[in-house]
Amino acid sequence: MGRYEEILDAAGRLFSERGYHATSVREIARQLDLQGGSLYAHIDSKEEVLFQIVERAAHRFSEVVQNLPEGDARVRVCAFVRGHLRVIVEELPYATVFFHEWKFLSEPYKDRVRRLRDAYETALKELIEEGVREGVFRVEDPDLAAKFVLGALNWVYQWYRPGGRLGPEELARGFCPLVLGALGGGEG
Amino acid sequence: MGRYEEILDAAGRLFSERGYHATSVREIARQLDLQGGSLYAHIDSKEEVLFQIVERAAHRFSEVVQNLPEGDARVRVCAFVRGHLRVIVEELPYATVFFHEWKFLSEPYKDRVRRLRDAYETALKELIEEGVREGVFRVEDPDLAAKFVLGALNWVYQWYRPGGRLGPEELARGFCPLVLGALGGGEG
Amino acid sequence: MGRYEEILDAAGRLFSERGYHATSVREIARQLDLQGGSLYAHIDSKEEVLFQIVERAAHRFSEVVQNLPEGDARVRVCAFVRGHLRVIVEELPYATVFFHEWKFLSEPYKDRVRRLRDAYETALKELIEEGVREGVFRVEDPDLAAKFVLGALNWVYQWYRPGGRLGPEELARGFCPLVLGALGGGEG
Amino acid sequence: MGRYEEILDAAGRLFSERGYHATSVREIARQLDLQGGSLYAHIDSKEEVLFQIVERAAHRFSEVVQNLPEGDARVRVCAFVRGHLRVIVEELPYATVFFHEWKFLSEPYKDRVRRLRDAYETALKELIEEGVREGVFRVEDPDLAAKFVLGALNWVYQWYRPGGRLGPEELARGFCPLVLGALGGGEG
DNA sequence: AATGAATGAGTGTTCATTCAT
DNA sequence: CATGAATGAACACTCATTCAT
Repeated sequence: MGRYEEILDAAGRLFSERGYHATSVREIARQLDLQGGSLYAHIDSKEEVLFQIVERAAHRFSEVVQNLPEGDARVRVCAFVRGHLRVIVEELPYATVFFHEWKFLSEPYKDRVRRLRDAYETALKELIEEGVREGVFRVEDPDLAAKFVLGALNWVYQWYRPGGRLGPEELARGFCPLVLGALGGGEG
Repeated sequence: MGRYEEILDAAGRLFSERGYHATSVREIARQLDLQGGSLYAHIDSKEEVLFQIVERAAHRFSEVVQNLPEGDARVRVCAFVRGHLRVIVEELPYATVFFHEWKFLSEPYKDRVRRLRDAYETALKELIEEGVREGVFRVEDPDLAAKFVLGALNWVYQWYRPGGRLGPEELARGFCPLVLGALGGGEG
Repeated sequence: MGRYEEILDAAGRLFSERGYHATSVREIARQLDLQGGSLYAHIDSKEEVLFQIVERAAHRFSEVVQNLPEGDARVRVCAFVRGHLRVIVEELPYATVFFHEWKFLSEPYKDRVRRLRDAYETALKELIEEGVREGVFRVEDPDLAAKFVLGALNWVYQWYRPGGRLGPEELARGFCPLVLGALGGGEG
Repeated sequence: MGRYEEILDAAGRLFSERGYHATSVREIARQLDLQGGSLYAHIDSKEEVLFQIVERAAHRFSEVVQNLPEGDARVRVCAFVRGHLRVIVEELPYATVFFHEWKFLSEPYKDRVRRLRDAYETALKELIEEGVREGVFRVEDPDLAAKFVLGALNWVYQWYRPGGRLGPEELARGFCPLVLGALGGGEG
């Protein structure tokens, strides 16, 4: 792992624990046994670090939606749930920063992130609409349903801690039927 | 509305938009046409303001769970959903701060908030367990289901804006079947 | 005791314990169960309070030198020692402020205090010179001797606490021979 | 002289002239042509600066008592007087701060200083007791006598200014007989 | 007399960032 | 690459003082 990635990782951990504004550049540096100013040989600004973390998390999430298997909508939604949760669990700090701190990006960046998020939500909504067309889901408002499901999944970063009661696999196995049930595709 | 409530409201709006650490005391004061230091005739510290906001939001949420109607678990869960969403929608800034910024409270306060949150989640879990015992819900892991539902509901603060496509009533009407479906009590 | 004297007393106690600059007007007010601003119905400024305290202490000291008994220089010096120590002991807070905080007065006041101190020291020096002329003291540099004696006496405020090992009377009885010895008039 | 010592010196001068609380960090910085915040690259807090000054003064004084010559108690007391006065005169700002401002240290530090002062006073008291045992001093209350002598010496910081009527050597020559006289060891 | 709210300047301290070495 | 010193703006908070009530 290069120096740059080390910086992103240290910053990701700190941003996720204390928030972007409550984390000083010096603290990030100290994690790498550097002086505060020394980071600037590697980065241009604190905001760049935030943006890179958010971007990388966004990229991991977008892979989920790009690699869904063929199959009926129930299979595809479950794969989405599993993939989405895997990103959250495997990249807990990055995902936390992605959900919490993207607002602090300034405008050229913030809008870019907003569009990525919207596209992701839209992909889920379309997945749900497919299921409705296929007759396996019964959903009145697919947009609302997509927000509902994403909320349920995203909230996981609030309480999931590695080494807890549920491993990542059990988590996905537990969530899949809940999601399918919500979409009216529970059994049939 | 007394001066103190005005302060909490202005602070709540700013904290919810920019976050606690990115909001300066001077900015809160400016909203009330005051000098920065003048706030301290009314408050003891910035943290006190955060705590009061969080506490009041917590209180609003706890009322929801205390005023559930009699009836079968489906009715009660739907009332919970409706009540919970109403607090989020009516107190959007306070609720946002409650979800996002409580972590920045220092220890005597933070723990108190944590316990309120846990109690609230437990109440929902027990509601779900009731439904399972009554035979109206089919849920494998009530704890996980409670976290799932709460996540789906709480996430609303991320996208809900007054004057948007859905009013608070439609929001609740849309969410209720999604929640019941997730809990396996969709149509029985 | 009028309100004004209550204020001086409370301020004297606080100034002597924490120093002038470390004592806020609000703290003085709180001792009298008042709000900070309410003091200004009685005083013009914080500095006025300091000046009054210093002035009153100076007045008490100047009485000592004005009321010396007739007699030989040894008797008069001992009366000076006794009187000076009595002021320190009886007015410990005022005396402490007089020694410590007069420097913080601004110029019209500060110079006035300086002159009072100088006059007081000069009086002691002349007392010593009398004794030399009378042949009861043997002192090379009466000015230095006066400073020596005053220092020894004044320092008492640093360690004297009411209720300690020595009462005010024993203190004077202990100091008198030390002073006379220093002036070469110990036993004759 | 390193930057840190420059800071202590500038602070020592200002603290001694205006007092600790009336000296702002910005003023100390200005003496070194720095911005206020820049000091914090060198120090942790304003209080640390005060503590270092007090500690260094205390160290200089303690050397006096450790380096007394052999000889009878009169010789030793005079060496003490000479050494003590030399520290005051040579380190006038530090000594002034040591006498005046140590009270503003907060508790872990303050107690440490208190103990150093007490130990120093005890050393002088024991010196006086030696002299009594040797028969060269006649003193009723050695503890009081030690306080008397220390007060007389310490007070020098109140009026001594370099370039005044008396140089440091004459000062010591003038004080020695006064001290010996006070202790009843004047001539014999 | 006293209050309570307000001011405007100031406090010690932290911050992201720069730069000569 | 990294340091250590520096900047200048900002921070939360305190202060002596004012003033309408």
